[in-house]
Amino acid sequence: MKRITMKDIAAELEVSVQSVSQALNRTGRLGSETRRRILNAAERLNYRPNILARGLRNRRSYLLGVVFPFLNDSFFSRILGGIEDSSRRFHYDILIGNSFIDYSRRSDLDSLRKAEIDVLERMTNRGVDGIIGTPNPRIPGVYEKLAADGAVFFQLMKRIPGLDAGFLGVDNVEGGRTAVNHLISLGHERIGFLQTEFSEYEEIKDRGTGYLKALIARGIVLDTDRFEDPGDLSFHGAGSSALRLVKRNPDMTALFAPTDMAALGALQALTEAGKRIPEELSVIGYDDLELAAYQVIHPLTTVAQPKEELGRKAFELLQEQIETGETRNLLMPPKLVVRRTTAPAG
Amino acid sequence: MKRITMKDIAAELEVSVQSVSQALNRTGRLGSETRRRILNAAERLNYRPNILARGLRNRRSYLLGVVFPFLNDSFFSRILGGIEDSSRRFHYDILIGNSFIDYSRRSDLDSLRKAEIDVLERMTNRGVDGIIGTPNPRIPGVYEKLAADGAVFFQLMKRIPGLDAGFLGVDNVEGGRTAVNHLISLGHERIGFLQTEFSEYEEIKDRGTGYLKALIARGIVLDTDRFEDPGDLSFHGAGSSALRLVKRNPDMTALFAPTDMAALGALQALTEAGKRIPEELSVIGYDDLELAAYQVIHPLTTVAQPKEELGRKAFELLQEQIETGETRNLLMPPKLVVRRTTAPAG
DNA sequence: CCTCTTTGATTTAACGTTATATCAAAGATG
DNA sequence: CATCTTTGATATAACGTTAAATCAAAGAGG
Repeated sequence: MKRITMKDIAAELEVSVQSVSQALNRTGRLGSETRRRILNAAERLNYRPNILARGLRNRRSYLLGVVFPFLNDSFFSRILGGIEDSSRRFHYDILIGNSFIDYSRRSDLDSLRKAEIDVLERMTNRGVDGIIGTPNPRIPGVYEKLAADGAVFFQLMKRIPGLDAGFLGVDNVEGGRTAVNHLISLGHERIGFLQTEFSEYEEIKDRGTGYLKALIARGIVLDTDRFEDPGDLSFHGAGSSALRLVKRNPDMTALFAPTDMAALGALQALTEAGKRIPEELSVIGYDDLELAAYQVIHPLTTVAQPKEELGRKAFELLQEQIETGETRNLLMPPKLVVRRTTAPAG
Repeated sequence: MKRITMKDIAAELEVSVQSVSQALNRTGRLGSETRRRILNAAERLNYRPNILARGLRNRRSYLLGVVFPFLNDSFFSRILGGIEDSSRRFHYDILIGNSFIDYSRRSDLDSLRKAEIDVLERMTNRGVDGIIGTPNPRIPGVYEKLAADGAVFFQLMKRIPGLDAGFLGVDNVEGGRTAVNHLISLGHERIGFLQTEFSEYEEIKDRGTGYLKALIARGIVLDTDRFEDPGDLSFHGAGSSALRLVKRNPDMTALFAPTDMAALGALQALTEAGKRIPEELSVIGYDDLELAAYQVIHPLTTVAQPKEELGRKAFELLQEQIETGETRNLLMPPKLVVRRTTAPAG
């Protein structure tokens, strides 16, 4: 069954195609009677505009690209939900792609770069008005050429140093500080931190900085080197780290794990080692994954990043950037979620 | 910076636009020397095809629509990842949308229908070649008109009765049977089931059917009415249900919760009520959410649905449908994942 | 009654591609 | 050498839409 075009409506009513266009878009000057007839016919024939054709003519696609390292990730998918939520209201559609960023430093950068460029090219070839993405800082020189392809780029969560593009992220230093301040306010002073061993995890480093700043601000004197353990922050890696820390610092009363996954790993390992939580040791995580809320024995105290909100905001900012050409950087405040893994120090 | 078009290349080399098209697409007959020059120039000038224009001309967009109830859901986002994975290989791009299906029967059907129609129309207006979606069976008459809009529709996970469209789902009866057979093979006979109170959760009903069939097949005589508790299957609802069941059936040794969320709720409530798991009561869930694997105290035994695989397969089937016009229905087998909440009956 | 403006509509051209038809020149055939 | 075929390229038209220009008729102003 063939789709109805403006031409069909025009033929039906014996008017020009242009009149149909004007009636439908309320542009130009058209007699109200003619307009009415055209709108009626459009309704009756079930006319649908061809956005491809419109985009071709107008050089404005009302299409948005969204590029994330992974799509099958609860964190990014919630952000995506937020973006969709906003963009729909403004009649933007979303083209998605994932860039397979692999932070585990395993895979060779060249193929990653190729994958990333490929996603972006496919999007610009479709004439997207703009792209929201989480770039891989280890692969420079990819996003620089986007502007040349006619698309506006907006960075979400991660940022390429020196790239002239908007950015939206979460203040990780502030987040680290928030977590540790919570522990301090419960009376803890000897607080451990699960550090990352990989330098490219800037977020983790920042949370560590927040940890240090919180301690200093409260005048707590601590051999922080002794209270940090650089590991890989995977579920199992964090478990080992936590055990090492406890062994090395028997007087430690609280632990800040900079990701929920690490926190869960630590909880697992510590519980199995006989530690009672939170009575003997308080643990705080970071991210507020769904995981955290439903932990049966230990609903996890954590710091939340406003995922949907991030998505919505990112869209707003991108839109603004499309409209005005001005780029803005913004940091949103993280939020503490107190659950059941933290308690006053005995 | 303006994008380079075929026209620009043609002007640069003083050949016709058509020759450029032929060189780039290897169609027609073009001298190898001319072709070489054109390809060179295209490379040098950084030419990128305009897919909008190509789609307009060819009436084939190589665009796919994906419509899920929610995007910010780990389950659907993993499926989406699978679809993206496949489609990329075939140079399809993906347009996403969410239909806000609210199974909680709260929101009025009319606005839901409007939202769902809106998503679909936006996609067909973009000329998508096909749409993969999880339709809302409570809103009939929405997808029927898709064909009239020139798009092929493929149903994933849920299906509209009587709709002439392909379908891919998971065999929930088989899944229920698998779960209960696992319990039976551990020696359990008095097995409880958390039933849903809402008739539109067909998946849950089916898992319940599998539960009954497994019992019958093994010749187990049980007052199943007494061992079922219809609740709302939310985390807290499932907790209450589980407690009621245990109270009503003190001799119950195992429980089948037809969703992981329900299983976690049950675990929480039961543990707090002093039940030792799995020593006193085995619990099995369904879905294999990330949640399940990392449950600190109780890594959850569960039945897994192959999410990425579902996405990939759905794409294959849709593509086939686009090519041949034939629709196919398929059920994929679920898979048992044994973790630590099930043990031999004492 | 003649010009000037306004109103309502149409014509033209263009967005970037590509299928089809056409055309000129070179090569093959008898 | 006249005709036929092949090769290499171009011209035309179309996909569906819309901005800009044009045009005809009606109404206003002197």
